[in-house]
Amino acid sequence: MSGQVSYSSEACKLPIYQFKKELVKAVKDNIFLVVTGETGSGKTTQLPQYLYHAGLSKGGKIVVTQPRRVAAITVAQRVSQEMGLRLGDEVGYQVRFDDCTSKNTMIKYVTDGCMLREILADPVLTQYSVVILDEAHERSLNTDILIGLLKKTKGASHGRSVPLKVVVMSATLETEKLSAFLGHCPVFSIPGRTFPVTEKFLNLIGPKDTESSLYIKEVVKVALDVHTNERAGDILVFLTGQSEIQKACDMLFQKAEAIDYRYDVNDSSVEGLLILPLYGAMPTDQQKQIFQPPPEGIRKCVVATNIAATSLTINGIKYIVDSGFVKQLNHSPRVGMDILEVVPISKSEAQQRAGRAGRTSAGKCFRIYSKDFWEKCMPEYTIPEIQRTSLTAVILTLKCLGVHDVIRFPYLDRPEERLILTALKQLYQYDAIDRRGQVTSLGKLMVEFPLHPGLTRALLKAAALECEDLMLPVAAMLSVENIFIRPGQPETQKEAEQKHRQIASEAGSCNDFAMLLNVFEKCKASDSPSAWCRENWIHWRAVKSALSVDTQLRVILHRLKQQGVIEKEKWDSNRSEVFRRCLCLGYFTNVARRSIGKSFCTMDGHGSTVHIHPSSVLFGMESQLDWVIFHDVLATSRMFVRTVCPIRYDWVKDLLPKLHEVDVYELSSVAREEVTEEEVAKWESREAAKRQAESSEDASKKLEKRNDEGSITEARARYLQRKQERQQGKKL
DNA sequence: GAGCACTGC
Repeated sequence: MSGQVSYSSEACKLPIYQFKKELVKAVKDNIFLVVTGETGSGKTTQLPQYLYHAGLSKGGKIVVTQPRRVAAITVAQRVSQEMGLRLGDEVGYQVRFDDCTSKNTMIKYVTDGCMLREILADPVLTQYSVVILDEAHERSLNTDILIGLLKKTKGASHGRSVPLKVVVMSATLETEKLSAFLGHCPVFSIPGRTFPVTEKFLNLIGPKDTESSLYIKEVVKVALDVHTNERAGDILVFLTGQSEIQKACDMLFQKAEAIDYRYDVNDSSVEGLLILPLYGAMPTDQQKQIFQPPPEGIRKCVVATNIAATSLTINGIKYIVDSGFVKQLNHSPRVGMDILEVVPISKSEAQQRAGRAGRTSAGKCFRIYSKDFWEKCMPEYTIPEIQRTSLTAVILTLKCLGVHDVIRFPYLDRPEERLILTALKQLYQYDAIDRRGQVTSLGKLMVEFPLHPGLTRALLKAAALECEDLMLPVAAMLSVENIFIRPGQPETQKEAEQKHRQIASEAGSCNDFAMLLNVFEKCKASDSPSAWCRENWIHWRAVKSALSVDTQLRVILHRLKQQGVIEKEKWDSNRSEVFRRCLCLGYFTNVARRSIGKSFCTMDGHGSTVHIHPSSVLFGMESQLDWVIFHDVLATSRMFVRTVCPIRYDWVKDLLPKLHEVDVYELSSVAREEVTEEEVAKWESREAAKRQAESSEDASKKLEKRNDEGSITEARARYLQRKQERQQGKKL
């Protein structure tokens, strides 16, 4: 069969082509195989074709996973085109909201998240013969879990006629480790086809210079230096976020002016230099401009976040200016929360950034930091996601896949036990697992939803109480990117704030969750949702994806309802109160109580001090509040909680003891299946004692009246009035 | 009275 297949001349020129026979043989001979090759080797597009033509798809499809949706889609497009086939026929892709496959599909590109969902539905992966995990070096949470799961099944699951073949593809980094992990399987290396990149340390930043204003200044200087001194070729500058990028772009204009460049507002260019910001939250039409080649004789300078490191490839980049920093979400065990912070990048990440200059020709990478900074501040590798994020959802997935002992699961890099225990504790608190660590019937329902387990918990309760129409949009809005536009200009900023306040005041009740619901509903009901968003300073793209998520959640919920697994309940209170009480079930781990002044104290055992973020509709009303729940935390000048809702102590009173009744030691034995009846009895008596202590506490009584709905609305009205008066006072 | 990197189901 393979003899008759012809490949295009372009495909034959790819470095991988000369290894075709050996690669096919290696896959045939082994259950596990590691394939390494730099960008441009052709491994992602060619290997699946080789296997297909060699008849390996006879026993089932060949599936290739990608960490990103765009990658899955564009690669599938390219491969179907190369093979002269219609996309969705023999070659297809599947990502969330978009399944472009058919019965004929033999080569399927999917996101790693989709693959995990498929394993959940069919753990033996009956319809596949080969699974290829691509971009394994990126160490995405889902890919890491997939590697562990596939190692565990070892290809030889029952219910399969032939064992499943597993190929793990990675850049040259850490392939020994991958091979060792997969039972010292063979490693197949394919040379890449990239160009050399000269790397220079400019010594402008030392180990102590972590002020953002410092490194912004330096990258700007370097970018202008490159522009004046280096030959033609575009520049890519790496910074950490939107505001830094805006500052740097402004400075580029100003500096350019100072050294006698022409500054043209209309085309955002100084003489010969086109300055383009690039970050994820930017409108898509503005992003498109980035990919167009600059006009003749003009040099492009893209100032970007890490989005340009993997997600987007810009052609023509010859120079990199690397700040050495990145914004990263890290879990802080000390406060028990996730914190978004600016940290030095790893050495491997720096190499990745440099590599962006060598895609089309030889390039140069200018690192503003010193060799000292490199040695002292930058770790060898980026800590994989699995070791620094909440594992709650992942652990539930594993448990549902029958991986009971989640501590001894074969992790490529084992997360700290503490992180796993925190996840178990949360799942226990959500009633997703029982004391023995077994998945409950509720947990089995929860795993169906593509949401954080806490939010799912709230949603399922809302469904039982028949007020899911309130919770579904909120869950959807909370699981998409930022909804509210915050313009840089002070004038427009005020206007945006005004619009947002207006929407908040029209919401049924005064909290940030209700405001999200109101945005969703107002937007959906308007004649032109996109125009409505523009007028109200709302990201239409985000609301649009929330609409899709809402639909997806409705479909899942509908299915579960038809199965009759959601038991109806009735609470004796109004809809708004039912809604907030449902939220409590999902967020009682995020409860805070007001302490001194405007500060709040978290009740999760860490007792951290937090403040309400100024973007919250409850900001400025702290004195009227006592107990609140919140969606997330932002650690900047202070620890801020965002998306906040006032609650009554009554609603969480019975839930709070659950936060303390399981200690780490106990859960670790739960996790290890070593729990005895005796231990269970011990917990129960201790729990009873704690409950008693809790109920004797009388602090709650006087608080309840204050947090009632009407009083908050009134208080808010008073606050806004005072504020308006103050502003008018200033003007006079 | 602050200002949110990037993915994914």
